[in-house]
Formats: sequence, C-alpha cells, structure tokens
Amino acid sequence: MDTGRLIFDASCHGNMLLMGSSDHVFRGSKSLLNMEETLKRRPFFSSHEELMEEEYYDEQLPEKKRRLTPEQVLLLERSFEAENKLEPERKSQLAKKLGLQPRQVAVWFQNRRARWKTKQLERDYDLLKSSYDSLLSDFEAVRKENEKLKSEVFSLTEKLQAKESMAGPEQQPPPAKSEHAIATAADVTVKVEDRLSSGSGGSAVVDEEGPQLLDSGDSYFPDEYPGCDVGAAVEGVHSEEEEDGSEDSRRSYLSDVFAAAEQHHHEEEQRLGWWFWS
DNA sequence: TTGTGTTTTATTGCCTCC
DNA sequence: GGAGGCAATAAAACACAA
Repeated sequence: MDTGRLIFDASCHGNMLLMGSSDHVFRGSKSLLNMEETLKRRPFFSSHEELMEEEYYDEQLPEKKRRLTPEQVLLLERSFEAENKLEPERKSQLAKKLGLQPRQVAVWFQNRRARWKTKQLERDYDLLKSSYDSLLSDFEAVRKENEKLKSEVFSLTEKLQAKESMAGPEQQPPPAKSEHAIATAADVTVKVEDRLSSGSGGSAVVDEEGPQLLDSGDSYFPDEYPGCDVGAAVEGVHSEEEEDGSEDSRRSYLSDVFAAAEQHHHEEEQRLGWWFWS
C-alpha cells in the first residue's frame, strides 16, 4: 500500500491531511498519525518524550478535523444540486476551486448523499402516513354508515315480522326472514356497494366471494386502499429519484419505503383489530 | 462551565462494475 | 484487480440547557 504521507494543505485553512498517491488510495489503518508513524516522519524530534510535550501538541501537531467554511459548503451544495454524483474531472475542479483535496470533496458528496437519502425517506414516510391517515378516516365514516344501515335493516325486519304475525295464523307462515326484508337488505347492500365502488378506483368492497354484509356483518375494509393515493406517492418518489438516482437504488429505496409503510399498517391493524376483523 | 445530544468530517470494510 | 459507491461507525466540532 502506498503509505500516507503528510501533506500540508496549502489552502487558506491550513489543514494537515493524510494523502496517498491518489485521493482514494489512503484507506489504511484508522490513523497513521500514531506515535511511531509520526516519529518516523519528524526526525527532528529525538525522543518520544519530546513529542509528547504539550507545547508540541498545542502548536505543532496536525490540526484535527476542520469544518468547511460556509463558502465551501455553499459551493459544494450548489454542485450537489446540479448533480449528486461526482465524476473525477468535476471532483478535481471542485477541489482546486475550494482549496481542498479531491478526497475531501468525494467524502463530502458521499456524506451529502447519505443525508439526502435520510431526508428523502422521512419525506416519503410522511407522505405515506398522511395517505394512510386519510384512508383511515374515510374508512371510519363508511363503517359508521354501515352500522347505521344495518340497524335500519334490523328494525325494519322486526317491524315486518310483527306485522305479519298480527295478520293471523290462517295465512301462509312467513319465511324465517321475509322476502321483503331480504329485498330491503339486498337493496342496502347494493347502495353501500355503489357508494364504495364509485370513484374509488373500482375496489369492490362487497365482492362476490367475500363475506356479505347481511350474512356475516363482516368488515367493509377493502382489500386495497381506494382512498389512498399511494400511486401518487409512488409517482412522487419515482420522479424525485429519477432526478439523480439509478433504477436499482430506486427499487431498493421503494422497497424500504413500502416495508416501512407496511409495518405501520400492520401495527395499525393490530391496534384496530378488535373491530376490523371481529 | 460542563454534560449531553446533534451534526459534520473522515475511515473502514464490503460490494459492484468495468 | 482497481475505482468508486454505500453502510456503519468513530471522533471532532458544535449547540444548548442546567
């Protein structure tokens, strides 16, 4: 390995930097600035004790991490906005312009991409969560409506049965549930179904194979989320990603987003399960 | 002033691509 | 096999409440 050599950064910031023969070569041990290495490079110090002198540490040792100046950061930010990947030529140009080592520029971009990704994940989570919350409130409204309609059906059925029993035993015995009641119930089902499927992207809540409203009183929670604008959310993610992300990163990124959303949904499902699924 | 949490800069190890 | 990207992490710098 090309061992790091100390280079005094001639920039106005006076950073002391460890450099290899290229900006990417120095990837050695945690710090080559341990005592032995430093001694090797500073033969004018005759002893370890000398090197340990506080005065030396205060005044002579290479400076520790330095923050970039606001001007440097501004230029880097602008460059990042233009393009978040850094091709070698641009890296060299930026480094020259900023008085930094190319490696520092590369590191800054790497860290900046990581920060961008974190923020982006937060934004997408918020987006999905608000979609979910809005869907949940829609569902709550439909559920209440459902309850109301069911109780209406129930009271009408009762009334009808009372009426038929008062009509006398000489007549045909009524079916367990009168045809009228069933018709009424069917009507209600259709009404609810219409309401739920219209303008919702066609998610049939009372589907043919699924549990029916009157028989089971099962949940109306749809298989998909008709009110949830996940498509739009995904579009948003997609378009933003496309600006500066690869197809692969978008894919893995989306899977992360949806895993998070799914996890959240699962938690909600468990929390609300007592009335969702009972 | 000091303890603590957050942000920024830098390193390391692993992976993919050419 | 080298170059470069990313995730995880260390550590310095910074912010801020007590």
